Amino acid sequence: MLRRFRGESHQKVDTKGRVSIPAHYRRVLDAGDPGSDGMPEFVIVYGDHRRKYLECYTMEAAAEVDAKIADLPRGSIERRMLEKLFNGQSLITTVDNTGRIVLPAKLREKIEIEGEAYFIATGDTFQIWKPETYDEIETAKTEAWLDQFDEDFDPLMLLDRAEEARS
Amino acid sequence: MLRRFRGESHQKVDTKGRVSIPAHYRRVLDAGDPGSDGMPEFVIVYGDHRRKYLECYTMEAAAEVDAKIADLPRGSIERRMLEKLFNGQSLITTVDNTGRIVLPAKLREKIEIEGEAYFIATGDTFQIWKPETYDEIETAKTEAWLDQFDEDFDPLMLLDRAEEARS
DNA sequence: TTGCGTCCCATGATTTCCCATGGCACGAAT
DNA sequence: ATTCGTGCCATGGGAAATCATGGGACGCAA
Repeated sequence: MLRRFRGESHQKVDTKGRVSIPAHYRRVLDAGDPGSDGMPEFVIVYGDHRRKYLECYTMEAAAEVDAKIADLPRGSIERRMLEKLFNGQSLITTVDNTGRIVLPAKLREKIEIEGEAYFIATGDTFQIWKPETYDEIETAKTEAWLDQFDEDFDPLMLLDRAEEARS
Repeated sequence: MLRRFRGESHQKVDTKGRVSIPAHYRRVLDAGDPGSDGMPEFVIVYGDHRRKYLECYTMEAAAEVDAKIADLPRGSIERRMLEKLFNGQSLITTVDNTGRIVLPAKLREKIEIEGEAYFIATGDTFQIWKPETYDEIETAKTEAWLDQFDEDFDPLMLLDRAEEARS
């Protein structure tokens, strides 16, 4: 059974770009890169210039996406675009034995991080944001979305609704 | 499981045509040419006159393509064309012990490179472009493609969509 | 000779690795 | 409950290794 990322947290980013990966995520990364013996690798997708956060995949999750991309017709626009995005605009990194990774300067600039990073789990991936950006963009978006429902609406209701539609 | 190229980068091309292969790609090239002891060979396909970039294959990946070509009926037009393109319009090169290759003058002229080269991974191969060409051709294409979607559309969404359609 | 290609060496800038510290949590002992 | 130990965790600093890149010497070919 697949382990999932959970929780959110703030971590310091030092002048070398080093960031501690929340211990809890590390277990999931470990499980998603068998045989890495405590220093798992994982994939960071940073995407095009519009994307203001980093999306992190376990090796397993990345391989799964790669396989799906490889299923698309060779030469199709979709495949080319996805390869560019997922293979080109991404990088592989390793969690060192103190539990940290290095965010290259290029990535820090891209998402405008300095000093602190915000981690949030999103199921089988997790994201890294500049704390301020997350507050401005994502929180607003979530609230706007929730506002379309009743005061006491429970989003989990959507689960059953989607299930019904499928059957 | 096959290691895949990831990431993009800009490298200097000196007057002799020497270019550093990004360190990370070198590891994949190494893995794709067992027993080369740190100076792996790989295949550069430059293709016909219209192609404005170089496509690079590990020895393994090239062998795989060769095998597929060899499966085509001998003498068929498809096979002849593919042989010409993939075997003829390509060359083999070696990464030297400082991590560089030499792009022959002919290739530099073909893709109009001078001074700087842009490398981008595309899964089991990587490409070399003149930076300006890449910006003009590929970036424009990407933006046009992305524009058909919502502001916050995630292209990876297409993967699941394609999968559903298939089943 | 005038290039172009190959090999060897040099160097500054990153990037990685190794070791050290202080904090917080939890359980055991007082 | 208060104190003390043990262990993981987040974070810092400096040493060491790797990387990208430049220059010179030598040989071959037109």
